[in-house]
Amino acid sequence: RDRFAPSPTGQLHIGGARTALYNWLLARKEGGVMVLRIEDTDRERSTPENVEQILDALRWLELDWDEGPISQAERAERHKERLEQLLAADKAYYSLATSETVKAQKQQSNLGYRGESAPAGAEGAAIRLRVPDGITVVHDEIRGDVSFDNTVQDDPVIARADGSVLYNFAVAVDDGDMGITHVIRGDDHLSNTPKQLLVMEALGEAPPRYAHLPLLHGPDGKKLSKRHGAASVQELREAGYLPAAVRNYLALLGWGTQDDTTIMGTEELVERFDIADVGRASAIFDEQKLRWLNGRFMREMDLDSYTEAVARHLGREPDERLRAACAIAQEKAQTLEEVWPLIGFLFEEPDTDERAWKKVMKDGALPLLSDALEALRGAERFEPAELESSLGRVLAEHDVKPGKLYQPIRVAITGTSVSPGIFESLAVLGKDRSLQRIERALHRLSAETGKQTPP
RNA sequence: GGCCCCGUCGUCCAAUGGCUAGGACAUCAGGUUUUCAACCUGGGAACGCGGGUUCAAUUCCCGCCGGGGCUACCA
Repeated sequence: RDRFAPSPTGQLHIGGARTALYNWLLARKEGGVMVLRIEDTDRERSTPENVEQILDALRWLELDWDEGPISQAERAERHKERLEQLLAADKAYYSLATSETVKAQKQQSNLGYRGESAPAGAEGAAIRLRVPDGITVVHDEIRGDVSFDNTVQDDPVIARADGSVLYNFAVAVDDGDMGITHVIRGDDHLSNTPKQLLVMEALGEAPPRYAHLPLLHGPDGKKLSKRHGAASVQELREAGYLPAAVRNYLALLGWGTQDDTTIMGTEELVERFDIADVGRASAIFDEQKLRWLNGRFMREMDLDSYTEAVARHLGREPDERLRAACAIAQEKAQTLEEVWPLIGFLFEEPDTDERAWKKVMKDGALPLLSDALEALRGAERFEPAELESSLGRVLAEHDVKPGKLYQPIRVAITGTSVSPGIFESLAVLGKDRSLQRIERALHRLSAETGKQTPP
């Protein structure tokens, strides 16, 4: 039902994703279906692989569209037909003018180029549309009416000398034939719109409704690109963001509710979104806010979905062990990418972060750790509550702050000073492996402090 | 150069012809805490500039400045 044209680079630009989302939300709201137009399909930068990548990114975002790609070749007959129609009605003409001629003429008058008609089929003749005098008004759902003076508009080339048609002609014909009702796209197409409108007018076709979205910029105010960090949906996926969070964030980038609601599920977005409420100013993509939003979505997931999402991101099986690990890490991570550093120690022997070791394993750590080992050895049930009371007693005996005891244990079993809760970590790691790692740390510690190896 | 679009805290989004311009992210201070997060409390922070209309303008009009887009026999 709607239509958008992503840049065919293989990566789905975040701006393109937002355009797609707005199209999709509108289609969902009005019971229609989104139609994607991916231009330039038979050129180098838009190989079948690149197109597939874009579709894949859209699938990840959980947006759906009307199936069935139609190639330019399949449309060629129809385009030719419409071209003939315009030629016959003298609304278009063969033109020998080159871009130099056009430029030269414009230098003098500053008005739109109007060419001379060449004989049909003349060598090297392109086809131009005759632009009538008057004003072409784009009724934009977001910007209101935007007027363009036809007299400064060149007669646009609508077909090359070899007979192939140009974008502004092709979309006008296709939109009409496909019954496209809404065209939602980037601002950069606003000045193309009068050309398309002129073609439709000449064809006697009723125009769709238009909405032009402001462009997205990077933190420096320049057009969003790779050097600003993540600039594509694929990069967002790799960085461990959730589709629902990305949808929520993207929806808010250019649009907001009157009551300042920030967190919204997809159904709520569909219900509340209105294309007419979209802002007119360009927005800057801010990954920090996305991170925050993503964290909120991560924490609100139920454990099964969470485990599944983590498993998919890690390429592991969502087994019991991973589930247990997720249970203790869910509160901590903002993105899926951050989960593994928190739970990796449960699956493999951790490398010791030397800075953390140095910071934590200093004077006094040895006797504490050694007593902790004994306490843990004596623990009947290796569960958080019991571990807390056993270690609590060690704490009381030594009369030190909790951190003095827990940080060395943490470094001993996880290799780092940042981890899920210490009791939960010990419990999930299990008694054998916990004791083993603490023993190993004690050996190293005593060797370093030059004291005796504890029993 | 020509045509077009845009201009509210650092960022995103609201509101309003008139009381202290609101929320979120970020930031700062404090609290909580076994680390890191999370969480709680509080603070600072914006209507680009100049005219005009009006009793009153951030809001309406004009100019300027600033940012962006288009200006192909590309899409």
